[in-house]
Amino acid sequence: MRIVFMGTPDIAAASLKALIAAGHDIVGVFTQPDKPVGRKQILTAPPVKVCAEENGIPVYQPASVRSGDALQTLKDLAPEIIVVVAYGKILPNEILTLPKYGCVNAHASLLPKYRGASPIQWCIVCGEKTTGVTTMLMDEGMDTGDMLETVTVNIGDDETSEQLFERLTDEAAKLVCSTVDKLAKGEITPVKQNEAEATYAPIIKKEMAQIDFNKTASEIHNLVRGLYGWPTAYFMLEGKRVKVFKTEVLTVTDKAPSTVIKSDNEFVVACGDNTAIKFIELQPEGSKRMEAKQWLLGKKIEINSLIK
RNA sequence: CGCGGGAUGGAGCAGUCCGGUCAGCUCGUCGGGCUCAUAACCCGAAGGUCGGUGGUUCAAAUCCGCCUCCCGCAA
Repeated sequence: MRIVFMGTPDIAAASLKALIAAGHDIVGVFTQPDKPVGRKQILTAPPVKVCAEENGIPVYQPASVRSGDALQTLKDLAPEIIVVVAYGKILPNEILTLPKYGCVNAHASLLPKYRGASPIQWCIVCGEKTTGVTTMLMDEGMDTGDMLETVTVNIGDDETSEQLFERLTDEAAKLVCSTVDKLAKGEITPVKQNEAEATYAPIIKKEMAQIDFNKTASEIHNLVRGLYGWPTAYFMLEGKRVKVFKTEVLTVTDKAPSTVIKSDNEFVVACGDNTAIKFIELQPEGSKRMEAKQWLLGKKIEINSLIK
């Protein structure tokens, strides 16, 4: 199959690799422009670009796909199908209708739930037990196209978004290949999404990362897991940010939310609804990531003091 | 030159502003004791040229210069 691939992060690169391995003719790759990354602000190529270059595939990084240049480039490439995975841009109708088989998109959720930019993180933040990957025939809406294939995966109680990302990355790669093959053979009947069941997973903002101890321990646990990697949940102590990597939900307490219940060899804080949370792995600002137990050896915190 | 924190026995920290028993704390490790037993408790021990390198000084973890590495913010 003559394919144009559009995508940007790791999850997309894996699908691109899978398509290449499956023997498809990837005639061009569209990805976001290089961006400055890290403390040194080094201009870095997105994973999809790296993968494409390694395989000698032409890479296009237009600031906008709505420009005449981008559209003309696409026409010249004459793809039979365009595969889109986490590209980060909305495609206009002229592009959607260009390929014979249309534009296929893989989305990391069980549509119509969690449409939008950050489905993986939101699934965990919301405490979902299952999620998955859905392929669809794109239309002009945000993840509103008719569904093609779905794969479901269970979410572990302590699974982090980073771990789930890895698993869904693999699932997406497999599903994309499957969908492309079946589509070519005419073996799939697109199914409309049930609009009444649609929910949205807006882009993650770092403002959400501060822990609110009025929430229940489970909600905080989910926030920690869901924002693992970036932006990472945190609380403030003495004006310093303390990132949280691992927590455990404990049984009830009668202390008011934010109250430090234990701070000797374990760090436990009361949460909303009479629950409590144990912090297991932390990273104080300016320091390395460590076990809460280690942190407490050098950091004395008063029992019954309040955490902001 | 974006802003900022840090480098002290195996771990996490204090001490650095106001140079001179300051090499300390909480753990860990090893030996011994207590105990039915223990990750609990008691006694004892080993282990650090205080990131590196020049300099100031009678004397520097502590003051000054340069270097290396780690991290938070920002993007």
